[in-house]
Amino acid sequence: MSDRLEWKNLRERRMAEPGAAETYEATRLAFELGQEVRHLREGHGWSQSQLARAAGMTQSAVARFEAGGTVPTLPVLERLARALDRRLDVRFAANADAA
Amino acid sequence: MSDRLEWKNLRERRMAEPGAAETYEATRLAFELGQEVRHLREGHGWSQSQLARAAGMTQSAVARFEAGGTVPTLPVLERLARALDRRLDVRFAANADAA
DNA sequence: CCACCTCATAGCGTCAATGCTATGGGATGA
DNA sequence: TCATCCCATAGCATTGACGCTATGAGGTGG
Repeated sequence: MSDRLEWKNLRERRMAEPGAAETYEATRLAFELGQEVRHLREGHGWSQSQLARAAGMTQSAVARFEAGGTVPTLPVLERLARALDRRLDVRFAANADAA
Repeated sequence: MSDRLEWKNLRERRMAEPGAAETYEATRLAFELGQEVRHLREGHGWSQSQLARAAGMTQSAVARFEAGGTVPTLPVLERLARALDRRLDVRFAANADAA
């Protein structure tokens, strides 16, 4: 169980890469979005397959995304938002000290 | 001037494609983000080259993005946000009737 | 024990975004 | 007129996200 190419490992490796604060942030953002979608999906009482169908993708794609296996693209986020009856909101917020 | 592969044409073509409401939305979102970045950049009094350097990319990439030539990825948005001293904010907002 | 559902992953082909270099045109100033 | 700066595009290679199929492990119910 050393170098299995699991998504989680991929993610952790990516976040551990040096000098790439943006990549780190993007990966973290992807992870958080994945969790949010999972919560929303469970809130609807849907299985990954059902959400997949509603969003025009496959169950494996949903699983990959929820696990934070890849950094999603805007079109995908848009489709998921629609399927979950949400509105995708992307913007450059003022940097109030920020974390 | 019929089939030149300009970004603007690409974008319009993409937005005109049938049956792809999500793609349409994503393309529109990309366009709006591009404009926002342009405003922020001008607010800083920076040239595309300066912003490019600050965000770790090239002037051509900035121009392409500002023109809405492509649907940007989260890592790129993240880098631009940092360079412009902003915080990238992505989330699934409640669909209050929405447009 | 078997059938079935849910979720996690692997593997692979395709496509599009990104990164880069190089132009070209429009201003502007020496 | 020439040197410069800014922005728009082209063209090309690389890379990573996505889509799909298939499999495997864990539950659950008959």
